[in-house]
Amino acid sequence: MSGDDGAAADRRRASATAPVTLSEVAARAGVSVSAVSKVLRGTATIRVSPETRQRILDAAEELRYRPNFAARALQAARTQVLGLVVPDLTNALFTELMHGVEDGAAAHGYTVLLGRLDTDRPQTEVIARLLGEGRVDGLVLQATDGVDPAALDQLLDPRAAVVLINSVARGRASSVTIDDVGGGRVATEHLIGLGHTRIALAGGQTTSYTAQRRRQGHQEAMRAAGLVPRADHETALGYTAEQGREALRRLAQLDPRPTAVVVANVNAAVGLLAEARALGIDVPRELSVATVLDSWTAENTWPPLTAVRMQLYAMGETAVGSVVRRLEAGAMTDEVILDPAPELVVRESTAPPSS
Amino acid sequence: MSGDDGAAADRRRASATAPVTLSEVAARAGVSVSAVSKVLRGTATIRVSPETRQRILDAAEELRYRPNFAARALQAARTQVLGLVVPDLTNALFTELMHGVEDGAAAHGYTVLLGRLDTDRPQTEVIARLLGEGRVDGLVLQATDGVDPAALDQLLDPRAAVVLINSVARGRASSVTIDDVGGGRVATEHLIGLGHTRIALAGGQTTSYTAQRRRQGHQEAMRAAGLVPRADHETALGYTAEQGREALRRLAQLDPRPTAVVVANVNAAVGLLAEARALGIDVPRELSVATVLDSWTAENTWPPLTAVRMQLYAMGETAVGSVVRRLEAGAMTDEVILDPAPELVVRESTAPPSS
DNA sequence: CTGAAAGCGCTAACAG
DNA sequence: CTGTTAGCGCTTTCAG
Repeated sequence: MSGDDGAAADRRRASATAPVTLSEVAARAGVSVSAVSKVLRGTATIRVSPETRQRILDAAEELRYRPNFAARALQAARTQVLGLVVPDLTNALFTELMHGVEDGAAAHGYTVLLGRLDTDRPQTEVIARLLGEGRVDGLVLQATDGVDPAALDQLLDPRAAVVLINSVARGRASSVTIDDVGGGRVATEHLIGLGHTRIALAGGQTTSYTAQRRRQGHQEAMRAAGLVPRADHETALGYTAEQGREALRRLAQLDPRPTAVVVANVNAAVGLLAEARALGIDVPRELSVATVLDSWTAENTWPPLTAVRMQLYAMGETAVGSVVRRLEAGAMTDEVILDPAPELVVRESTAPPSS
Repeated sequence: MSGDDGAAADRRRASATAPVTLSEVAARAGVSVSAVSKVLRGTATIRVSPETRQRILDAAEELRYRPNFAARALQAARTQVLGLVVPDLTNALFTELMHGVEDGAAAHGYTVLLGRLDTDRPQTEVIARLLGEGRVDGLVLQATDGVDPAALDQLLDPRAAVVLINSVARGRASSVTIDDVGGGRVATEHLIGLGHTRIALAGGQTTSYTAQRRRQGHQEAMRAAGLVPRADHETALGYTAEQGREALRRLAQLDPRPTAVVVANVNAAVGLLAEARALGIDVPRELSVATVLDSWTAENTWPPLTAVRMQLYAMGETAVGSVVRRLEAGAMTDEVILDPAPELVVRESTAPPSS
């Protein structure tokens, strides 16, 4: 089958790792490079005899041929790589999104490059680099809360395949968002259903699109029940545990105190709950706590947190689908993930008001 | 300065986004491509007159030239990309490591590609692809707990720039580990110092290298204090919250019960604490809990968890340094991050035994 | 001081 | 059915 030459080459290969090229495979199979290229990537017009075909396949196999990424990318002007750019890599919630992006990308034949978002350098730089240098074909981008929308607009080349997560820029980029309004509504309705009327909101910063929409959902639910959202029942401190603690400290000073609170983020809710403990406020007897977003941490607080499960994973997956569609069909879309809907997970941090 | 031609081209550019190439810049500056290439990348031998130099710089600037990634990679046989391959993207602790890797990579002029670790496909496949296709120059790899070391050995081409996180393969790849032994020791010593003698260990799975070493540290501390580690005081269930809960359920059946427990992972500790609550075990009065690894969640449990802060971020950063050194100097090393040392953070989940 | 030309590994016409 | 050829955009000798 194979002469001494081939066997010798094999032995050499085994110890060294010089990359095997197409032409080496061609030489071994005794055909031209183009023949190998065609066979190996299964070009539509497979006009090759079964024998040569097999010879090529064998040669590639024996040589452990791997197509060179850079060469392909250069020729195709495509890398099959998607960039994922987010402001905070360390957020546990982000990992769920990232997971969705990862899976989605893999399903579409892409890999994911992490985009670093320097706090000092403008976001625009990252995008321009990644896309401009052709390192990635498209981008899944979570714009920083409070980024200047005009600046974003400017930089978003409408021809680039960019999908925004948790924000929209109609006509400039695609977007995918989860049902934040629904999330805020569901949490609030649960509390209303329990009989609460003095329901506070520990919200995110006002510049955050998700915070705005969760607040909107909260207020809609209140009004629908004939309740009036009161400004002094609302904080807009942010999504971290410490900010959740601070929110409770403020809310606790009210008189009369709210009997329930909707927290716009589970991390903040975990902090708020810990602070309740520290302040000697009994949850849920004196205060019911419901949070938007779920996570394993919510199951392991005391009491376990009633939470609204949001589709972060799906958002990541959908976002990838969106970029890919953009890449392949040029379509620019704004999607909201409504199905599956935000799902209430009742645990033990909520109960009817005691008074 | 520039004729109509240039201005017209500019306008065209502004609306379209056809990638600008070196030769376009050359044309605009009225020089050759090689001249542009040299000037733009600051080749050592800058033999170019100041005027042409400036002309080139201006042209590149005006055209918003960006070097094409694929072309460079092909030519240099280098991508300036590092792969990060871990078993579980969704683990909050992993994000700290990832952050370190990200920062380290950026500092060395690399970007990070996320490696997907299919549960079904062998780890070897990922590595072979990433490295074999030249998608990345090197790899930071956290081998799955319980991966067959022999298999790993086999696949790790000693010429490849791979650094192992949390495991070692002497002579086959570089490695970086944190001081797990120290972590287990510090947590245990704290408990001993408080006066405990019946100290249990809620450990990780025995196949896990980190679990083995944290256990080792625990036992060393016990013996050093004249205490005998008892097999029935040890569980080896794993690092998740649920596994932590299960560990406590088992430990709680002992008679006499341990008065303290070292948990090998903070996620498990959070679960264990929640379970203590559920079982009506008072922490720290009836049971002191100290955990290896710290995280924001540990501050927000009730009571807040005494924890040993480990250098995950540093491990990520160091790992990148290690690959880069491998790439540039061929050095293969095994490093243990001992400085800064594991640091005990005393909170409220530990106290002297009450009896 | 500057330019022409070869080639990195691959794909896609276009000939034979 | 198969081989030859011309680039993709960049870097790098090597001549001028």
